[in-house]
Amino acid sequence: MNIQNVLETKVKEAVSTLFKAELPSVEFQPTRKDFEGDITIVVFPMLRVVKGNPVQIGNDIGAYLVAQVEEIIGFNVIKGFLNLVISDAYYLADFKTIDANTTFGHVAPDTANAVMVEYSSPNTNKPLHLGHIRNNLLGYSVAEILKASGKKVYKTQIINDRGIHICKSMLAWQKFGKGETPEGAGLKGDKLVGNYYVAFDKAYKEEVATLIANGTAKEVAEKEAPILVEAQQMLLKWEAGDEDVVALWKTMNQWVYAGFEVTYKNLGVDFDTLYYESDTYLLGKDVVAAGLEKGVFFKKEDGSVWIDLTDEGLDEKIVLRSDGTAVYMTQDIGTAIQRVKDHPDVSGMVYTVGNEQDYHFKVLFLILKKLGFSWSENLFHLSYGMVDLPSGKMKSREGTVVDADDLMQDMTTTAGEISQELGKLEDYSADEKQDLYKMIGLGALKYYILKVDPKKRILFNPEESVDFQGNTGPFIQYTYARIQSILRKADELKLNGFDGLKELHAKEKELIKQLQGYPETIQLAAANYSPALVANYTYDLVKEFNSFYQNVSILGEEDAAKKAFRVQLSKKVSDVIQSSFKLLGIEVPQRM
RNA sequence: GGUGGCAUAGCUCAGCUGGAUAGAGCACCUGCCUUCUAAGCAGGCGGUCCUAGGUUCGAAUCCUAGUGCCAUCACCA
Repeated sequence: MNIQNVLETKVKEAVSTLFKAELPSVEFQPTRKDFEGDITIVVFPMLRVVKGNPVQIGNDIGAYLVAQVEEIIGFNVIKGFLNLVISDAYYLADFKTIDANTTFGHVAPDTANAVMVEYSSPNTNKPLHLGHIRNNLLGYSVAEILKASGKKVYKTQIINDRGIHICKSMLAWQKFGKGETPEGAGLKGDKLVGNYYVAFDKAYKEEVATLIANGTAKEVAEKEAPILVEAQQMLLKWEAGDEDVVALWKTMNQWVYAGFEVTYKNLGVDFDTLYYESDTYLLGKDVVAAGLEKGVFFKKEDGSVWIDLTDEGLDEKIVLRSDGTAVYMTQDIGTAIQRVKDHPDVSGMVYTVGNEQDYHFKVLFLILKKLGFSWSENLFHLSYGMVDLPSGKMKSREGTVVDADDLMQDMTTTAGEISQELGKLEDYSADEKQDLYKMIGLGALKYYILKVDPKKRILFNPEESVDFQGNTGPFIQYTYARIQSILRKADELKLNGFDGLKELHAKEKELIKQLQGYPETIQLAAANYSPALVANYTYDLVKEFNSFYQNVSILGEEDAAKKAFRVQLSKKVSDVIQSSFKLLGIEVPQRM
């Protein structure tokens, strides 16, 4: 029983009885802290159907509600705002309901309709960096939030394991590598391969410079540099299935996968199903052929195939080259269809890809819609802003990237330094400490990134370390740890229940109100694909708890029922912290 | 140039379908550890919500125009 639903009915009833008017809807908002009351009804919108003085109308409705609704025990009207005071009994009863619900906030999954969430999808020619971290955290968290909101979810990624960029790393390794291996070099496989990608670029630039110095035009030099031509030939060999090239490709990709595996594990993300571009890059051509017959696409004189999207305010877009080879769009069409074939219960997909590809996905979704797939109605591009450095964009080839592994390590180290300064964990073993530092460091990093609206660009300054105080992951983890400390002590006290409790402290009431908002927050976050809403909700909850904690004695309370209630309230708060942080992929510690 | 996104305190960000005096954190300044963990709490300072119009009883929020930053508009990925 939701009090707001009851009130909505009763307010409409009041307006009907008192003013003989039909109210289409009632506008609620939480009462501001400066005024007395718990829920506020805005009177202004009613003036459309009820003529009169808003204050008088508010007073009449308030009196009606107090008389008719047991939970309403008082009211006041300020300007056009009707502030209702709700009884402690209601909040206590509602807390009991919430407390008894072990999956509070979560909705059981609708197994008939699944949604596939794609994220990460890296190229296999270089290590993951901070940009990938944002992508991974967002995709993972949105997947978890969708699950909690009642969706069946498949997490997936498409590994971009083929193409010219991969051949560049391979060729550079062949030329300069002298048989170097990750084991031999003591390097993570992705790092090693990334080094050769950089080496290729260096050699390429040198060749271009030499050509230009010898009188070749810049455009020509950039196209004809021997090492680039060689890489292109290697790609052709790969496509033709050349044994040596394919063997090298497999070897180097394995190195990269092993490296990624470590990074993903440290980041705490996972996938249910994987796609490889090398398997899917030929998909889509037959769909284009079929779409051509249906008239969705048209063919130009040179044989290339296009779609005309000018009616939608977009341009014409190519889907097949004149030589019959696929472009990225073709692959994406084919891959989407393949995914539904592989997972017939999928009725929607989420693509976690940076906002530089907004146009691409707009077109892709339109094409799939025009091709008539039912699930094309439920495609969403989880578009996010770039992570930039004070110096500008991160560029792998120029080495101006913040490496994912390094960053996680730095965060862990910083967490360790702060923790040691505070010196609260002297009895922890070295391993326990290390696990905790990692938990806190990653908590700081993940929260820092996820609390920001995905649409917004993030400016990351490596010089200024991510905060550990205020609106941060560690602050929330700390609150959780504090509650665990109380619960450990409370265990020994053998507390009884709090059935006899009649009254609430103002801070307790605020906490219950905050808890009540959790289910709605999950739904809202799912509808908006926004972990930031979960992060901000958790912060508000924790802030409220800390105020309670520092103003009200819990274990020191004499009244047994009050004490038991406060312990239980604290426990539920910590449960929700743990639950919401899980949606963000952040762990919570027993102590810190 | 066309299209899309963003613009709120010195800095980093909240602000739900339009509602009361626009909120947090960091930084700066005051208090609070013989009491459940001070990574905390209580308080202070700090705002032309990019600009100009419009809609409305009411606009940071919606509409229009403009400014700034970013992205995108390839038989590239």
